[in-house]
Amino acid sequence: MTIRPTIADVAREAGVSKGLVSFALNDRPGVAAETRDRILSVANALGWRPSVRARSLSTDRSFALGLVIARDPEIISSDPFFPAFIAGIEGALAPAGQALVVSMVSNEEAEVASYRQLAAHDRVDGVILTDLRRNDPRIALLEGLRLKAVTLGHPDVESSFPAVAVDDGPGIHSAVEHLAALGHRRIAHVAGPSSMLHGGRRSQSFIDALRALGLASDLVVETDFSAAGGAKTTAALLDLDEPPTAIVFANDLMAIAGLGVAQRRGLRVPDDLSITGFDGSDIGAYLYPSLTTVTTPVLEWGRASAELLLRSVIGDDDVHDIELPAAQLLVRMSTAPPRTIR
Amino acid sequence: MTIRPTIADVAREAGVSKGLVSFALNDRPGVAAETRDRILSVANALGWRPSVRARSLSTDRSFALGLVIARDPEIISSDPFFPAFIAGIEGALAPAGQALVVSMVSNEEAEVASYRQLAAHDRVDGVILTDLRRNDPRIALLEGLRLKAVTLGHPDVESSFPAVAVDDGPGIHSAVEHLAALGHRRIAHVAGPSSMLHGGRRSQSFIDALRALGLASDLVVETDFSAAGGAKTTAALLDLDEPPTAIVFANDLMAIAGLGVAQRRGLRVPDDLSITGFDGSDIGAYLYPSLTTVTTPVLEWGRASAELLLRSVIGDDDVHDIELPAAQLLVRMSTAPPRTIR
DNA sequence: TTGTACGCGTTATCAT
DNA sequence: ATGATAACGCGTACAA
Repeated sequence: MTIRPTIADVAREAGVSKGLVSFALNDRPGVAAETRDRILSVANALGWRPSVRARSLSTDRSFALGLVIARDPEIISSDPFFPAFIAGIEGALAPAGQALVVSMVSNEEAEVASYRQLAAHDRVDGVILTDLRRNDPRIALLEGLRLKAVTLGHPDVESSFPAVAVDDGPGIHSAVEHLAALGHRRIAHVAGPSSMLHGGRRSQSFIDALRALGLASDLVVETDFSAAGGAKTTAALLDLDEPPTAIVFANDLMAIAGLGVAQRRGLRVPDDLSITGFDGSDIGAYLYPSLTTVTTPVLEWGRASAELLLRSVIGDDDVHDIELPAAQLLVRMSTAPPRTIR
Repeated sequence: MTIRPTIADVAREAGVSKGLVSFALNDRPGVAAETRDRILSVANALGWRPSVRARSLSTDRSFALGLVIARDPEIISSDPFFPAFIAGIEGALAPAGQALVVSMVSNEEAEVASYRQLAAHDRVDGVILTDLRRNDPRIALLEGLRLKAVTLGHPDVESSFPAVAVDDGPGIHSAVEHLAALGHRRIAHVAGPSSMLHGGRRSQSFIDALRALGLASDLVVETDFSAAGGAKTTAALLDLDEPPTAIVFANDLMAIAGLGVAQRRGLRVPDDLSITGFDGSDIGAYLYPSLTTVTTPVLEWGRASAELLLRSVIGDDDVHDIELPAAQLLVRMSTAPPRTIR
């Protein structure tokens, strides 16, 4: 039963004052080199570690970052983004001695309550804002709460927070060009909600890409990123008098559900229908046919976000937006020339 | 710019001492009812909230629980368990004003380091121990670290921690009986690692179920719960001189990969091969064919674990093991009579 | 370099 | 029984 040594123990043992110990341990000037060494060796010998709690109280910092995940309970288990993203965050936090506080909620009301709670309880120094929405109220909320933050992507409202962005555009463009090169002319898009910035951005990229190729872009259907939504929307597209020969889905989950719908109808993918996803989930590689998709550097996104937020928290001047490598097309087996030109 | 009121402000305003305010706010005896009311109304009027940081320092509690997730980077994104489990935990923690600290690591070394870090930094009062292993060293580690804990399932070593268990057995039994009732006689099992308790338990249940039916149980192959492992193992089974007509997978991820392998070989599921999974992931419902699987009450598991751990942390006497409703078979479309008897 | 006040609740000790 | 006082936990900051 060894009681944990405090800074006072170190001071006594080294024959100096508490304050000087603090200076020595934080590498601050004003300590004679010799004294500093003595203090450090005593601290080491005693096995002294700073108390995060005491430091929190006196420095008004939590040494932790927060992540509030708002997801429909139905999607939450199948979303490949957050586990990888959290792993990325961890890569930046653990070496820095910081912790990650995670909150998972299922609706916007609970989401706001969660941010308020994190702030009221001083749980975190800053939060990572994901799934940016149009006119996102959370930005003003967080500013009001005096939390630091970084946003994943650039918000469409005035924001005092730095952004870490990955451009979806090139990936969607590549997907469309890939399909067009295979001979597809009637290409549909199953989009995420336009109320979400990345949902809207992906469908805009889709439309731009089609226009650039001189193709019609009337087959854009919006739904909610869920498997159920993807299935329903795919069914509706296939019910059209002139159904598409290829569908670009805004995420893998909807693409997988769409694949199931097509197969259930006896269509062969990719022969009768080509399909592309978005996310680059591993599971897509094991489906039959394996899913052509667009990959994003999720792990790196998490790491970079956490690092930037950490710098922002300590008041680093060098805090500015970061642009990560863009999303990239990963061609697998769910795309092929349309039946008509085979 | 309103500065947050402290307990001293309340005391001054109410004309009493700091200590008495604390007693009143914590519902402790020794405060006149009248005085108590006055103090509470002043606190209320001032909008006073206790500082978690100060409380942490003086009570030696963190008011937070920890969850260390150790997963191969490749599986991490496709595992449906943790997002739902965390959502369940959240359901118990948020109302109690507690936070959840999550750490995600990719190997055992980092896992141990993570627990040590949580303890050394006093980040959490207790942790939820998932994925119990044979002779799990983490139990002794946590006891040594003086962290409270609950285990998911019953460990095979001496443990001072309460357990929250879900019996996998009935689900596996039902799956086997379901397949046998359909006419299958040659049923294989793609198991998780036997070094993991639930991996071993599921395969033992599988063997027991087959024996009870008087069927041979020689087709048990162990792999690692990953899609890659599931695919490889399925391929090996299908390569046998006398391949199985049905495969019971120990989780959905492997089942989905196995489904892909079968289909890639031109086998039709369920006509040529029946497949069952384990987890009850939503995505399984959208595949073609939809996946017959075994569901576990994951959300409830998270909630119950967090509640129990919280009680353990505050020293509640009423802390004992909890048995949740057992896993249940969910029949969908990936199982059918074998071709031989159609 | 040192001494000491400070941050903010909790709790043990004392006085009435 | 009711309330006040002061020590405590542990670093940090600032005057001396």
